[in-house]
Amino acid sequence: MSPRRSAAEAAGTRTAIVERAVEVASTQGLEGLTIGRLAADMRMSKAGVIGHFGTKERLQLAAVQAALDIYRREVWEPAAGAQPGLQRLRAVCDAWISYFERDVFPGGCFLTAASCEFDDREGPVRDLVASTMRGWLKTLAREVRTAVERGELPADTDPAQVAFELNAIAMGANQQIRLFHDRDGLERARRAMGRGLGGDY
Amino acid sequence: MSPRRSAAEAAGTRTAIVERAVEVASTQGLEGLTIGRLAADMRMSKAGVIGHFGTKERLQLAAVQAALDIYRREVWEPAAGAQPGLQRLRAVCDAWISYFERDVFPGGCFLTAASCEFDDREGPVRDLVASTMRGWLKTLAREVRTAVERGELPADTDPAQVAFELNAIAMGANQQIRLFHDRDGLERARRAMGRGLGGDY
DNA sequence: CCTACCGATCGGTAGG
DNA sequence: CCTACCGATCGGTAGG
Repeated sequence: MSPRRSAAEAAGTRTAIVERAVEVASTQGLEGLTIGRLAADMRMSKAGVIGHFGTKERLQLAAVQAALDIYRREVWEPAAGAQPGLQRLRAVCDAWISYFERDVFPGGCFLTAASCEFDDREGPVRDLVASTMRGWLKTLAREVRTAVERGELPADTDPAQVAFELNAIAMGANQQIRLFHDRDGLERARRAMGRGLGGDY
Repeated sequence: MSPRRSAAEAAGTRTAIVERAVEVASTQGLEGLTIGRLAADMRMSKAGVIGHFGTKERLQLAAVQAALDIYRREVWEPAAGAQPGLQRLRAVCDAWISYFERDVFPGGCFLTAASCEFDDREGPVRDLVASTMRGWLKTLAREVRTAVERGELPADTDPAQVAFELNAIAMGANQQIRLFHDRDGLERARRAMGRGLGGDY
């Protein structure tokens, strides 16, 4: 029925598979993601799906990478144009809240879910999730440092501490929304983030 | 080889199975928990294991209940004797940090993991996890309210907001420890909780 | 990209 | 509490 495709067509198919994989994994987890189910969703054979990746682990890695791209586009880029320091930090928080508000992933924050799922394992998936999360915390801390240097935050502010707190609040908001279906968690997160960024947020 | 046991022996076996199930689920997740693996760990047959519960779902529910008991014993009870209000709140936070410090569950906070795993599903397991989490947040909020009434926290303090923030910080600490193997997360959490409880913590 | 197949494991049951 | 078994599904491969 479906003959071999051109390289361009194959790349498009691969992209479509990864997109679906991200959606499924955000609700079912990266292990709950199965090749058989993905094949059914894509109306392909299992061999057709796995042929693009080789192993399930490489499919999982591709899904994490794709989720990271979405994260960058939805949370970082909307704030990238703001002035470095406190203004950009506030823009990031706004984009972050908005990202939760718009349910960018059908199953909530992909990275939080992947972190919880893989935090006790070993291997490349865990390593990628950890380094991605670490990179995000460093990005936040760098922005806090800039804000301190600019005199926008108190001189004794600990950038890594603020980054930790902002990220924890985001995880808390994700839980309120997903586990309790409580959208008020967004307003709670906004207030909590504001307290961490000088109170006049 | 192993004949039928007395009711007391059967209850002991069941307790031992649930204990092991909690350990496995804290690292592998409640779905990653399989009857076959549990049977091998217990040196029993699969039928012997599942006979105590009927279905995997009821085994999962038993594991969540058992985890809740551990939570109560490790985090709540050490603080229950403290004076209601800010003192008890601080005692709870100390016990909470200590619970992370001592790695009470081999795979980190059971409830955080269960929340991430089931927050997009439906059914009794999700409902039990959600109501347990809700109960914990209410317990925290009640204590904050008492502290406000006693004049130990500012009158305009929002108890539910403080409960949300304390819980979010705990999730952040859990991530630092499990995903990054960074024990400094405990000190970060201590400082962050202190800021939420009046700064002079 | 397909069909056809592999061994392993899943949750669960029958019957003792 | 066991043995023996069920159908379903898992990740993955061979060969085209």
